[in-house]
Amino acid sequence: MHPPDLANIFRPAQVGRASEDVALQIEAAILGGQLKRGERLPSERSLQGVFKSSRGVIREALRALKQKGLIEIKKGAHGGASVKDLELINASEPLALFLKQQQVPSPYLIEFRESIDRTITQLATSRGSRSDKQALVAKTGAFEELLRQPNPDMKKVAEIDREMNIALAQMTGNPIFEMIMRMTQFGFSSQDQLLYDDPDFRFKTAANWGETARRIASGDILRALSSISYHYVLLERCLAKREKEKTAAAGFQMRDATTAAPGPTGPDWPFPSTPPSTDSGP
Amino acid sequence: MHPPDLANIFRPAQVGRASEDVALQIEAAILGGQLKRGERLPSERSLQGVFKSSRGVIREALRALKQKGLIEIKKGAHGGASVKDLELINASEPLALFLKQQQVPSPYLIEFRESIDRTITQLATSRGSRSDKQALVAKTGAFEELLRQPNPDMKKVAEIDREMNIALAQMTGNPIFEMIMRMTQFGFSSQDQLLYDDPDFRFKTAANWGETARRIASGDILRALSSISYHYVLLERCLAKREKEKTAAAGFQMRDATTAAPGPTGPDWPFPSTPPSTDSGP
DNA sequence: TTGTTTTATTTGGCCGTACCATTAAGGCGA
DNA sequence: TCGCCTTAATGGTACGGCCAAATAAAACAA
Repeated sequence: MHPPDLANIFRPAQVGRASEDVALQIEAAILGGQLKRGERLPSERSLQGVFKSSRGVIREALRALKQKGLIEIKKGAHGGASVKDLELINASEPLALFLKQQQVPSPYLIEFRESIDRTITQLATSRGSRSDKQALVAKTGAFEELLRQPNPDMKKVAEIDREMNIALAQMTGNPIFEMIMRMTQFGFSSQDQLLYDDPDFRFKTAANWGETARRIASGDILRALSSISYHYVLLERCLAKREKEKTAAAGFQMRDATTAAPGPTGPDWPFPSTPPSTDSGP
Repeated sequence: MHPPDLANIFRPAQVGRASEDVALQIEAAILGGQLKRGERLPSERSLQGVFKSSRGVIREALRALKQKGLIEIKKGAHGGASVKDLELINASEPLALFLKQQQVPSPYLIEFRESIDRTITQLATSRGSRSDKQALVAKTGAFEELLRQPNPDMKKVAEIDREMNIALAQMTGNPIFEMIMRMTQFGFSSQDQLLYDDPDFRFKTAANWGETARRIASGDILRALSSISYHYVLLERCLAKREKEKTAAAGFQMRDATTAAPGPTGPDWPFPSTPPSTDSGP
């Protein structure tokens, strides 16, 4: 039999906010499981028939879903929209935007990261497998080796640091911690880079990583936590040093950020004055 | 002089993905501070002149920005798009979507929440002001009172529970914890509701809240942590009881969720077969 | 003068057609 | 069999039009 009358789950879009209506219906179909991962949606031109709406409405709805990360869109024959696996980067980008606009000052981010790191360290120490722990120790060894080079590849340094953090989070066995850790990696600005850029802190940080890994491997939770804390002591010292080198003192506010626009020379209006007279623009 | 040639920050949109280009340019103008909070963008018809693109392109770009929560759009004269304050709900909704699609099982969420709660409790105990602590104690008292009523307003119960959690997070002085707490409130499914729905657990949970608040107020961190843990003991018992009442045993997988579509009767295809022949649809 | 109603205009929302660029599939020839 | 070419499907863009809502301005009544 041909595909049953399951088109009933889609009704013609309401007027008023048709594109939102369409987007919500498709989103519900995806989250409800009617549309599975990788499955392809009909073409825009077909969908106008389904939703009894114009192609512009369909396109706006698909654009919103794409922005949400629910679908991906390919051009050409047999292209079109297909259900995508949500990726963490899509999910956490709005959050990073939020933090940026709210101008959350670094100390708050650092405190949060430290608290998460401590929790992760505890769980990883008690739950991580023996092989995972050994792999982490080996990685810190290679890491220290890399930083001993005369001209370390800073991109690779950052990558390994990131990998170690995520490996640690994975050892907790709880994917949420891995998620949060990944968020902190690309969402929150990673001040850790400063530690590796500065030769005064580079080796200390790498050595601290090794010590932390060994203590985790030996199951010594308390000393592992102590190592983690030392990482953030180093980070604070590094930031303080940088702050001293700059004379710029920027004040931060979380709530009353309305008047905290830093630049005194804000451009008045980035748009030219183009008042069109006719309906369809110039 | 009229607004200087600051229109230069906006260049005509590239072809290929013009709407994305437009969206990125406007987003950059917002994050860069050229467009401040509450400021109004020109009308769609004006913007087509600025970006040298069609109105459809502009509309798709604005739709994406609206989805991101960066702008809000109003109809009518002097309506149009205006720069919005990002709200946490917009920022964390994609994350909640992500968790939903990945089908993260409850135990992971609960473990995460407990770890965050413990951290927050420590910080709130050591940093919260005397008045904040007393207010929290007072609130728990009113909360217990409310639950003693014969027919407690469950909506109000949920609201107060949420308020207490957020108040606790605010007492840390770190807005990130408040953010995470708010995320857990509407992002992760709040299993706490189950505790209040079940009469067996309702009073215990409320009493535990009061005990926790008093211990925080007295500065007894260790006992406060103990109370927090007890909350989650209660939650686990409650969930276990519910599980026993249901015979349905659903297996969970985090990574290999591709074949984990629960329903055996998945609809084949929610769309009707409408292959159009002409260009502009039916 | 003040408050209310009407009118005009702006502006987003929606529709429909047309054309282009890209892409994959199928056919065709070497 | 392999590689090239044609072809059809499909998203991307443009243009023009109409409607409904929402606001500001004007007209009007008290």
